[in-house]
Amino acid sequence: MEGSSGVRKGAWNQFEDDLLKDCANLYGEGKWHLVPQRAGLNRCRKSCRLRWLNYLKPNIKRGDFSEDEVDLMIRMHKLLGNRWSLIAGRLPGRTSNDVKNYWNSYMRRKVHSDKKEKKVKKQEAEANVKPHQVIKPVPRAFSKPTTCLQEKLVSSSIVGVSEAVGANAISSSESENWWETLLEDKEDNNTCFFGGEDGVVSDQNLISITCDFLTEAETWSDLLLHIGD
DNA sequence: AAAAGTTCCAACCGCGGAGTG
DNA sequence: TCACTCCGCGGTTGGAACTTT
Repeated sequence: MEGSSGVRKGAWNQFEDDLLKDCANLYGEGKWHLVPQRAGLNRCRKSCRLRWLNYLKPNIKRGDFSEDEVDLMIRMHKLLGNRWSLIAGRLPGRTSNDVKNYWNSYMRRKVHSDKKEKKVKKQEAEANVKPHQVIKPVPRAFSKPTTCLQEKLVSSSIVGVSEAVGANAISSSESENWWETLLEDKEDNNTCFFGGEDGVVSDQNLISITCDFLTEAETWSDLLLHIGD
């Protein structure tokens, strides 16, 4: 297991690990070009550094990623892209290699499951196709008339018509209006949309809002594009 | 039980940036 | 300014472990 330059390659054994640990304890981290000589290892400096950072370094967390860690990783990846070292920096005990490996297998799983899902949907769609099905356009109607419309409708005989059309439109369960949800948010959180309890937008709120937007945007540049729209 | 396929993870490789003479 | 060295990063690979057929 030796490369053309005479240095050992491949998997590390316990003896090599011990030598590297001793060296790191004695001289500290860094000066990697000196490490093979100091530790008495027949390995290149890069290999030593990698072994230390990804495996031997104290406080390295092993085992599965928690839900919180995965959630944070996804958010950070949306923000930063494949900046594994930066993402790992936000996940205590995790190395960039761990994060990268996890992400790659996570994405592979995701792509795989997406393909499966699409295939199933396609099959379902094909099974549901009926020959010569004619789809007629349906007139759209307000699920709930606006205040000004309501006034007009109440004072005229159009009410009956609107009810008839309404029955053909969105069901009552779907007719929840966005502003109603907005007010519910206010009640639930005891905060005003965009603002704090007093309705004033603090820096803290702004950061929180920005982060929420960024989870929807792919990258910072996407956010800028949205702003520009 | 065994072959084939898949997943996971440690390690390698090449590139670019920072520092230095 | 240029050339060189060192370091750190991200992409890729190899093979062990595990799962499926």
